[in-house]
Amino acid sequence: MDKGKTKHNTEQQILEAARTVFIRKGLDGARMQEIADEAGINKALLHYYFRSKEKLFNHIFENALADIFEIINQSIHEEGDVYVFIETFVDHYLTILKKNPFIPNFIFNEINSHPERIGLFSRKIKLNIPGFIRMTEQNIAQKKMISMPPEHLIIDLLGMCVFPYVAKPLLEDVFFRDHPAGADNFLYERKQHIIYFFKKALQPKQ
Amino acid sequence: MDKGKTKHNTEQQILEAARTVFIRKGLDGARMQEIADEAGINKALLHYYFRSKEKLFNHIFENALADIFEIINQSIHEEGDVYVFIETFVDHYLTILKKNPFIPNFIFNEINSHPERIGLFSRKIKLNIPGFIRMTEQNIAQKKMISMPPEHLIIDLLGMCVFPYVAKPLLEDVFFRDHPAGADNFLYERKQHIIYFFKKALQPKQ
DNA sequence: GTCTATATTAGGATAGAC
DNA sequence: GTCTATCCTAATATAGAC
Repeated sequence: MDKGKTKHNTEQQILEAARTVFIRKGLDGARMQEIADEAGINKALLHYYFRSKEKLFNHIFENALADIFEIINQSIHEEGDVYVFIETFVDHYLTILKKNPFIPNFIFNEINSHPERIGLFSRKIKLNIPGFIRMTEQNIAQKKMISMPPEHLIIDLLGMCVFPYVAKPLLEDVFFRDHPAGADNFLYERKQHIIYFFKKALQPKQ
Repeated sequence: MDKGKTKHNTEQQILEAARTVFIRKGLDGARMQEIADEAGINKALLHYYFRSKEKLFNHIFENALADIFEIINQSIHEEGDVYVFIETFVDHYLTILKKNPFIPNFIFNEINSHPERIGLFSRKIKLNIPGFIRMTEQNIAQKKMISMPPEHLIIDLLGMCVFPYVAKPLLEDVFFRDHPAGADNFLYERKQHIIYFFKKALQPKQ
């Protein structure tokens, strides 16, 4: 086994384990021992690769945020139909949320408890908001949708998609205590609901 | 100074300090020392009144959840117009969110990292979901609104109101970096936006 | 690069004086 | 009821053998 490959593998294992643990427990709740166990290695190795808990955490946080921003940016085409945008956005976003249901809560929690962290990353990772605004304003100008501030629209979309995942344990208790399959069914239906809901809300009055 | 009054005052001070600190930092991030400082008393007194960090935390968490549920329940009248419901609900909910912007994130984070805690409280504090469902179904039957599962509607409402607060530090950075007043202005406009948005989405086709 | 063993500090909790 | 001083464990971090 050559050095480079071994290093790469272990580093990768550590990052995956750290991701799992940090996302579930947050920076404060996570334990280096738990990450080591999850990675199947020794605690000391974590420090060998990443010096400190906080440095390791920063890797995970930055990547999590970059992944989300990337997905959102992929849906944005500056020229195009807003309803097409909404369909692809909701589809893509709900798909990664289904695969990573705890990421939003992880991100929101960390930016609320350590807001100073944001500035650090916002230089490297950017949401393509100008593109989204241009697209929205074009559609408004073409009378394809009613007039509204683009900022509200993107927040509406994000909130409608992400909220059920952030509040999931509460929803499961409140709505689906007696029929546990209900929650998954609900999330499955939700994609069509959201798309329909926005079309209805945005269509110009006839 | 009589015993009872002193006890009551200190206990109250502790609870307020604990609320402030726990809501910002969460269970794992909060420090007993910080709570003591905030309350202007000694660390040992915290244990005298509440035995352990977790017991103190449970008081705070339970009350925070109860307050939110209470506000939501107050808006629900089983007989009534869905549009009136939406207006009062959005109005009340956004008002307490403005006063307590960190509570939603606090609640969501704790229920995600300790889902077992929910069962404990859901016996004492209940959302009046059956009432909401009856109200919605009546309005649908009377053709006042389009047909949809009531569960989606309440999630839509909660998400649209609460999401900007949960994501606030991120929004401020992404949208309002150069004009900091923009975020407050945005949240102020948002009430009318949400009400308009739901009316438009729910109105029966003519 | 990886491990075992250990140092160090932080933080929740208690003892005991007042 | 409130304080100071202290205990004790858990958790990050490092030293050093292999």
